[in-house]
Amino acid sequence: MKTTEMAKNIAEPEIYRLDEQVGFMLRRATQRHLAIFNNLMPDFTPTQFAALAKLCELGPVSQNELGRQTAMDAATIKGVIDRLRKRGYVTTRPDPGDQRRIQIVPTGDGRTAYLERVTAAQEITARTLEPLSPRERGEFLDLLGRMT
Amino acid sequence: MKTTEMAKNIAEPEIYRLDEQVGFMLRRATQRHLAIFNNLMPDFTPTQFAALAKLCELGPVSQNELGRQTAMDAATIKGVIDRLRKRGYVTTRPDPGDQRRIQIVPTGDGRTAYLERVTAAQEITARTLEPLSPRERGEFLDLLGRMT
DNA sequence: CAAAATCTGTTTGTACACGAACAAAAGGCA
DNA sequence: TGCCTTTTGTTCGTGTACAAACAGATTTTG
Repeated sequence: MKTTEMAKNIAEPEIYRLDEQVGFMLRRATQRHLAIFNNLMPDFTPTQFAALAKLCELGPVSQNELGRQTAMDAATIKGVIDRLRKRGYVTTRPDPGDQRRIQIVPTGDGRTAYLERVTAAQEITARTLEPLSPRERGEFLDLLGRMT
Repeated sequence: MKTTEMAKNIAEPEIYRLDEQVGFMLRRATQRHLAIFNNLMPDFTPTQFAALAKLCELGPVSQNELGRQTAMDAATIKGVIDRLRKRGYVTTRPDPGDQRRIQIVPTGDGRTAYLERVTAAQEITARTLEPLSPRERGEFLDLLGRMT
């Protein structure tokens, strides 16, 4: 930061430093998080767990609605649900009131798997935020939440 | 936040809220960033531009080394380089001193394309950080940088 | 020097992620 | 009521991401 300021004073020609761009830093932070996630919950991907968690929270929903709630587009949520269904964590059934819709329902296995992993999920968040002090964690989450 | 505190006072059973987990928030922030990137630089993906930028910064490097510098593993950087080469932005040649290595070299087109897009790249960073005040931007980048 | 360990680039397989195009169903409106 | 628009789920194509396994080259070490 000091060197940057000094450089600006002598009219440096605005060098582009990849390592200082938000996008790159977001990607790196995400990579680290994914590694932590994969260690602590090897049998689920973050998206799969997100979908299962939201589903257990909301109860039966349509596929696209679940996608919206978990920030996945229609094509993505389809694949995620397909894999969760193949593994027996969710079932699908036609919506009685709307023939376009498919209701997604968590199975008993699905609910159990979710509940068994809530602690691990919280630990994942904790470890990801570990490099920051408790005060900074709140700040970071606040700022990050406003970047949406 | 107030309701959370109140809930904790009556010993609420530690509900898991997807929307408050770092991983989910990182994903959402990244999604927004990617949308901005795609608007302002439609002809490059973030990874492709990152590789080209680092390459122009470093000069000729081996493929794996470029991957390391841009936080991509060997399999990923290979695909990125393949696509950049197919589009004529980089060339490859054998490393004279090490027969395992491939040197990646930016072409004239590659350097030009990079230089023409630096401004857009900076604008992408600016727009991504737009929701935050100038003070907060520095704070956020600092905290984000420490999450690696 | 020779065997062991490491590094380089490649391939395969799985899993997001999203744009685009599509058909069937539902909803709005004239 | 009938047309028009929107919504829902699906499929296709492209592009990350990363683990795992591999062959060939290089380096380390005994």
